[in-house]
Amino acid sequence: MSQENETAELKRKRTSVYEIRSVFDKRVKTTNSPDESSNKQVETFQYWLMKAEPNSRIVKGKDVKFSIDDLADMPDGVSQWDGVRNYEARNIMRDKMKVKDKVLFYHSNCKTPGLAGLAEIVKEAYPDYTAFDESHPYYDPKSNKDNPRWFMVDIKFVRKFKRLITLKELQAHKDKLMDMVLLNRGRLSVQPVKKEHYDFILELEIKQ
DNA sequence: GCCAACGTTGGC
DNA sequence: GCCAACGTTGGC
Repeated sequence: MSQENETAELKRKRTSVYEIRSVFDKRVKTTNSPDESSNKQVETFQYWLMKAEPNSRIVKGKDVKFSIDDLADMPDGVSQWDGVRNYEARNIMRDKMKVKDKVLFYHSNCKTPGLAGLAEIVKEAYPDYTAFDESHPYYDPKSNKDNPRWFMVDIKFVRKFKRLITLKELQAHKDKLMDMVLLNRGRLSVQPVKKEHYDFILELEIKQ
């Protein structure tokens, strides 16, 4: 790697860490065994929330609808997550998401917005080629194969929630979820989720 | 590098 | 369909 590239690389990493450091769980944890000599560093996964629109909406002639059921219907339940054109969301996908990380699948821009199910990361970041295609709704002339601007990951369907956990309900639990990104940064479509929030939401699912 | 104008997101 | 919030663009 050239000196110049290395500097750019370091700068990029620093920026992305700064952006979301405050809501991160540690990826590597040390096991706490009685015999300290057998403590091990174990890799843990992280939690994310990704938004999709479950209703049909035509953008430049293409339907951008994608619901949890649509994900389940994909071959092996796997889909690329293309079309993200926001830098912060991109940085998370490109720099932070790892295979096995858990994803809360959120339905937005619909009658009852809320969390619809679970997915997980099965492929780490690679260039979003839909940005190269002039006829595609998410075409970006500033992105190209030699210097891709946008990235995507692949996610795999895990399960649908037993019921939709509505935004309204999450808002009603702001004692617990006050600093959840969803409730504070309405427009970020790919966002980190704290483990404590993730766990709380899974409990909410089976309550009431 | 500021900031007004503009475009998009997404709840309602 | 409205529109507030907010992210991006581009003139200066």
